[in-house]
Amino acid sequence: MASAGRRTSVAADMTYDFRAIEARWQSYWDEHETFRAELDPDRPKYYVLDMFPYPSGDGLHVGHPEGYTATDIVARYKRMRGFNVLHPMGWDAFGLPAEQYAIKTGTHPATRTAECIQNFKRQLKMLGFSYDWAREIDTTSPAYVKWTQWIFLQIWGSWYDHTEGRARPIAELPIPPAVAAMGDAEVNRYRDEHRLAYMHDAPVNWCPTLRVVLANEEVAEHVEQGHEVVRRPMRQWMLRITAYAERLLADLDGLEWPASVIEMQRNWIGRSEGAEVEFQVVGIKGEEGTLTVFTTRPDTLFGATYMVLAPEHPLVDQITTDAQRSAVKAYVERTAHRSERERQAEAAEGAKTGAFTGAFARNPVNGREIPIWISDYVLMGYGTGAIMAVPGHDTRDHAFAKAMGLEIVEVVGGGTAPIADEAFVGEGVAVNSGFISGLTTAAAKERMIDHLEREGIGRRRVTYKLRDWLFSRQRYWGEPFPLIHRPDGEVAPVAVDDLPVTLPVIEDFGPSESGEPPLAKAREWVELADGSLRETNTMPQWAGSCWYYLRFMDPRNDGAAFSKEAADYWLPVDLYIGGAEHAVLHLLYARFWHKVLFDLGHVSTVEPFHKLVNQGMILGATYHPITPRRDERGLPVVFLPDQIEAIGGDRFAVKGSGEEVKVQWDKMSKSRGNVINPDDVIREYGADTMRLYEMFMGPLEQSAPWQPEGVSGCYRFLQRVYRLVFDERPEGDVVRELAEGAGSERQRRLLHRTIDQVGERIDRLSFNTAISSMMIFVKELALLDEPIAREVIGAFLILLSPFAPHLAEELWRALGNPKSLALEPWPAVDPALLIEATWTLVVQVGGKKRAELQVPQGAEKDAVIALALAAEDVQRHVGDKTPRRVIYVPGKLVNVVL
RNA sequence: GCGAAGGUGGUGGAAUUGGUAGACACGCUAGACUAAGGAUCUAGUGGCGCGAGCUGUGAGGGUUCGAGUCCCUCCCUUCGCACCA
Repeated sequence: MASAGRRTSVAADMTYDFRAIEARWQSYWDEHETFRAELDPDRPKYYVLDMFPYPSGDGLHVGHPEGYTATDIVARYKRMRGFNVLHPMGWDAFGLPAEQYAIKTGTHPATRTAECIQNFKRQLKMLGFSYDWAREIDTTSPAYVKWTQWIFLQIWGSWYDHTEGRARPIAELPIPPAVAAMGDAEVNRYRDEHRLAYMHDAPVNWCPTLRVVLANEEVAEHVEQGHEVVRRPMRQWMLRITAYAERLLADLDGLEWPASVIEMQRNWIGRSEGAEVEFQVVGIKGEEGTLTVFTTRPDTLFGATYMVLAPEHPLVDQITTDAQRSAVKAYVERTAHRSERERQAEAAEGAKTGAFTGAFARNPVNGREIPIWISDYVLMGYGTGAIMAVPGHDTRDHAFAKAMGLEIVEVVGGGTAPIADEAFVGEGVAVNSGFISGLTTAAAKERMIDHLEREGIGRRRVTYKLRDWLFSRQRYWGEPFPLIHRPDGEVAPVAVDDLPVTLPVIEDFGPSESGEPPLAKAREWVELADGSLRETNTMPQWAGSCWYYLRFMDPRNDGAAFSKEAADYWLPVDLYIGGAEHAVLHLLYARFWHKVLFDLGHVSTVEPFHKLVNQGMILGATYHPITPRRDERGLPVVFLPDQIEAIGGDRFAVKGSGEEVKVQWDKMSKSRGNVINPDDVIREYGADTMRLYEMFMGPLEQSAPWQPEGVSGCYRFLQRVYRLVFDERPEGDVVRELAEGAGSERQRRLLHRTIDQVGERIDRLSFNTAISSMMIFVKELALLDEPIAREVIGAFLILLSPFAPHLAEELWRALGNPKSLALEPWPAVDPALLIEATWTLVVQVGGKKRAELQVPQGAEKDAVIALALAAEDVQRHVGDKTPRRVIYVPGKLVNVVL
């Protein structure tokens, strides 16, 4: 008991028995399958989805339920609005923690995962979310893995037809006659090279600590955690996401997503427009000596005074002169051995290193011979791995030219500083540039590209930062690839009827140092009777989350991943809520898979998630001495909330010593010790209070601190609601006498205003202000001091029920309703009741508010102005002066300008 | 450096389109009920001023009868990207 011995809680003297009430309604919903969703073409659908959790060993923290409560409110609201709501939950259960746990303890990851799922599910159930639990899925279950593998085979079985702009079955790939003539093996090879899933032998990001290959997207996160990541050549499975770069970018336009996420995806895809230009290496004739570069500034071609190749560029070896060979070799090796971290640190400083190859190339527009260098500031993975360097108009080239003493030429006029001191990267007018001199940057680009294309030495080109997705992992706890390597080297798919390929039972889950996956050790599993070998890599954790929203539509289908009928009905996801940490990876990968499935005719929307919202973080408190100090072990002194008491305002002191400390709000994390456990909150206040508080804290998208006093405020509100219906007596609570019928006009006006506001605010996901409306309702209802009408309180309970469903159900039943209110219709607003008999007129004199008057509805402009001018508070400021002007805003104000 | 979001009382936050700044809640103050209150209820609560009033939404300027909201300049915070040619 976390709170033993403490009596800080308002709920200590529990006035309504939330424990019994919440347990009762949770089992009622279970037994009656209240939230069961069935496909029904006659009703409008609404698909509201949470980012499903990884069931970690730590269980839920209060951050999880924030998004889940928001979606639950929307789900419950939409049901009452007549929508057929799909609101599912499941488990993204493959992943490193269970595997690390297995390596440490020997417990099979499946066992551990099952335990964690059970705990998560228990916690979610306690919060009363209206999930259709019959649709629960677990990405690690064979029934799910089967279809993850099936989708992989769809991708593997496709190629991208750039002419038609879509993926097509590999069987439809045109085979060039020259390839066909070379026989079946060559045809197969040709096909394999064009598949959307292909094997690639290239340097990959290898993490020696974890013994795993990482996707480019994952490197930063691991480096941040202090893991070393090195480049190392390995044969890996790649997914051809780059084929979709343009569509992934263009289709962002139709989405209702946060600007920041759209922007991050745009940056990640990184489209740039420019041109390819061919340079000829002096002394090497023909294609062999052609260096192609990509530039976004073809207008600066006359200013290209040298070239730079990435150290890994294939031509480096060929063009290096004997005199420079040792220097070049040394630099190439140095680059290969440096970690990503060292390289990035150097980049941040702007320091430039490199080596001269001894070779020269000819600038195709002015014929000048320019030196060819190598440097790691040119990346093999972007563009062509080679650049033309224009030090006058590129900061990096400028720094390199300065460091190496290379020539700097001005070819764009308009800079302020001398070109020798600073590169001018802005737009201007071309100078010293032959046939484009005098043209503005935009025009010069066009003219240059025309020229290059006419001469056949370059072309217009669009490049993307996005790289293909490294899809294989040397891990045990993931989906095995459903592929077989034949003795002749051919790769074959596992037949659909033989899916899923399940994981073998093994003892040692650890990957080897060499990077060989743990599955390779299961010889009996790997080796097939005909001498074929199974693929031993597994898929990354993203695989399961790439399509779980599709499986939810038809989760028990044995014959397909999902039916076409279900997909046509439920897609797209109307509202998707989750953390901002998935802004790029998960959302980009899922969109990619969705588009492949679209191309192959399995889904009929181009995008999976229509509206996306990122919930903010809930921050936890730690307390620090006013002047920081360290304890005897050298660690900073930190106090946790239960060691602290408030001493007025926002000041805090340590209990016992009385030392004043300051509060600090951070993302909750186990290591900081500032985590709030939902179990404790629910035990003390109940799930309804917890849900209400999390929504009342502030806008959903915004981060906010967890303040225990705020929780009790919400609890007090629910108590007041309880007392609207129940009279608390020592011998037991009894239902109050309620007025029959629709209620007094005052009550109905109050109610309808509240109905109007709450509905509109839920639509806007402005839950904190919706709750505020309900608080005002309860307060004003009490002030009316008249018996409350049954219909009024009943309608209010419906408004309350998305937020505090247990209490709403309980009170609904107490009013004599036999059935759950979950499927009651949302009350209709009577517009007539929203119009008051009078409205409040604000009178300003010279823009300052001077009076407030009640004006009858429908009063004429002149009458209102006369009334305003006659008011005493107005007269005092106007006096005998004649107003120069009177502004009249109907229904709002009168402003008298003197 | 580039990009995005944001800066409103002691605190979390309200204020759809320019029209009462600070709703609602916490905290605080006073009172009621009480054996008691850390329960409950009532009232008050941006700052300055006895008051009429003045002042106030990161800073400065502008547009307007009127600006938290629009425009310009700047400062700060958070997040993302960062040798991408």
